[in-house]
Amino acid sequence: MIKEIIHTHITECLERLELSFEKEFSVETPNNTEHGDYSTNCAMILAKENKKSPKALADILIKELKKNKDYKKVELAGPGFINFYLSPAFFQRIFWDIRGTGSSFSEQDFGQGEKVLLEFVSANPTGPLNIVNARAAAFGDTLYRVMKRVGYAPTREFYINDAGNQVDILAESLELRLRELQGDNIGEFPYEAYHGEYVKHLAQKLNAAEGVRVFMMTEKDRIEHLKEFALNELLEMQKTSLERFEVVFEGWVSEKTLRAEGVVEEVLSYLTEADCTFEKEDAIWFASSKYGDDKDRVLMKSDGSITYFVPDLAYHLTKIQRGFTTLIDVFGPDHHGYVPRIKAAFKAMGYDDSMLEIIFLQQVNLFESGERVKMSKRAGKIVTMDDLINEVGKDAARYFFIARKANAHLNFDLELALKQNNENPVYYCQYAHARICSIIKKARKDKVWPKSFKKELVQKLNKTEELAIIQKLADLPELLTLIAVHREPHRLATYLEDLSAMIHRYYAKYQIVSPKSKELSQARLMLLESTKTVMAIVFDLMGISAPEKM
RNA sequence: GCCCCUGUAGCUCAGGGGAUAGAGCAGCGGUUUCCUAAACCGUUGGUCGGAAGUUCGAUUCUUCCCAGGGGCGCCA
Repeated sequence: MIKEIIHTHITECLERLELSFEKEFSVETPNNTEHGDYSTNCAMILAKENKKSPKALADILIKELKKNKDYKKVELAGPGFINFYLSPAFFQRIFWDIRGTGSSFSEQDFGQGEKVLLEFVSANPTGPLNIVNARAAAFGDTLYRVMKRVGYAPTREFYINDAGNQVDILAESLELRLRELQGDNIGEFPYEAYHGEYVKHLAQKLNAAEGVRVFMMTEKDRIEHLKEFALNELLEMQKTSLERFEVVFEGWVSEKTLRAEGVVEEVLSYLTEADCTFEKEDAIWFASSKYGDDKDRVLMKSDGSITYFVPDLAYHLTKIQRGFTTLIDVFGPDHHGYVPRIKAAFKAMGYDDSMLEIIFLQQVNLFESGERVKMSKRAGKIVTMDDLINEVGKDAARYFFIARKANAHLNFDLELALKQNNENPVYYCQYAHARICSIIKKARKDKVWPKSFKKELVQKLNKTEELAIIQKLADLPELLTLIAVHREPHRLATYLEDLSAMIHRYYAKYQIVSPKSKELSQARLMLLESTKTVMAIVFDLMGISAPEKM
């Protein structure tokens, strides 16, 4: 918000001086404090179009800028930077504005209600959710929360692949385990089947409930029955895991339902109309290579069944039909080869493929005692999302997932996530919040806490640390729009760590609740109370609890 | 072979067309009659993987190369 204010002011000055400003210039916070609170490159950027040297332009501009008393100092530096030093009064005024908005601070209309569909996790309902699913859940949910706060109209959806080949294999796996329980010799468990322990648990549950009755059905009925049972159970299991992770979806879209609604035929006919399908070797193909894919893709296999691609494409079409104008898919690292084909289909059917945006999460490696935890899906040896939540807790898990850039591999140190000291950023940040709460409690006890804070108190906030905290608080709205635009929730973690460090340092250096000066104490309490509100906002965006006490 | 991601301090990672590249941890040395020491302060540590190019200016953008990870099914 401060950058905007300065930017607007510079533009006003340029107008008054009848200078040209076609090219875009920026207002930034310099990484060196000796370069002011804010700086702009506008004199360098606009020099050419005004036929002046950067320094000459800066000189003229600075003279005009200086008329504003919000600046303590405006100076020319380096090759033509203009550095701004803001007056305490300016920060104090900003702070009072922030206080006025309370817990709705940083809510904006930036997204202008654009309908955005966020699809994430979308795991196969053939087993428990894994670590990458957990990462996707944390990432997608936090992106959702941020986008919502800055004025988009986002929706979270989970696509359930409850039809197709993998589900058949699941049913077969369950049948084998069931027969095993009933004493049949099933021989060696097939390589392709699901080896996880959870299949045995499902078999036990079904055996207890229905026993041999399952095998009195016709084979066709039995397979359907086993599928339905397994899918329901596993989906419930996944939903429970997500609930524990505090991730909620507005929509659960079933592939089976989509197929029943006939959208598959619809998609096939669209593609046929677009004249980009052909028959080869008894299969029906999509000529995706005409639209940028590196090879053509099968739509209908030679056995008459369709590939995963078709209903998934149909699902994407329903997103468009429901009025979403931005479709964001969060994928695991193993799906990037899938993108050209779905984008090709968008183009073939006459849709703008740029509305579909795919974010790839890279893999997660777990480390314990410095050793990588080896997992094998085939052998059913995986660390599940539930294991992780049990082990390190929801807060730490979400934090570590969000803190890392999406497109970077994530080394998850289980021991670090468990540590309750300054090595662990989660506790570092939560402790800063708890600390503020405890100070406030003390102030109430000591009767220093006022019924309401008077505006004049802001003038007492003039220490470097206090102004820096105010500046940090003021950064939040802009940060959130950046996160929303660039889909980079990891920046929340950096922000939170910075703010927490400022609070810990401030606490160590100054006594907040001091009997010597009630007014000064109240001014500082007011600052901390607002910081607490901002921290709570950020914690909430990350889906992490903001403890009052630790 | 082709495609995607990554390469910044001993470790885990931020940052980003500009002015002296940051944090945490680890290492070393300190801080508690006082609101939680789950904290704070000081200090050591870098040819930003390599080479060219674009630019007034590149660690940031482009290309190539090297290294690590992942993906290349009529699986999903």
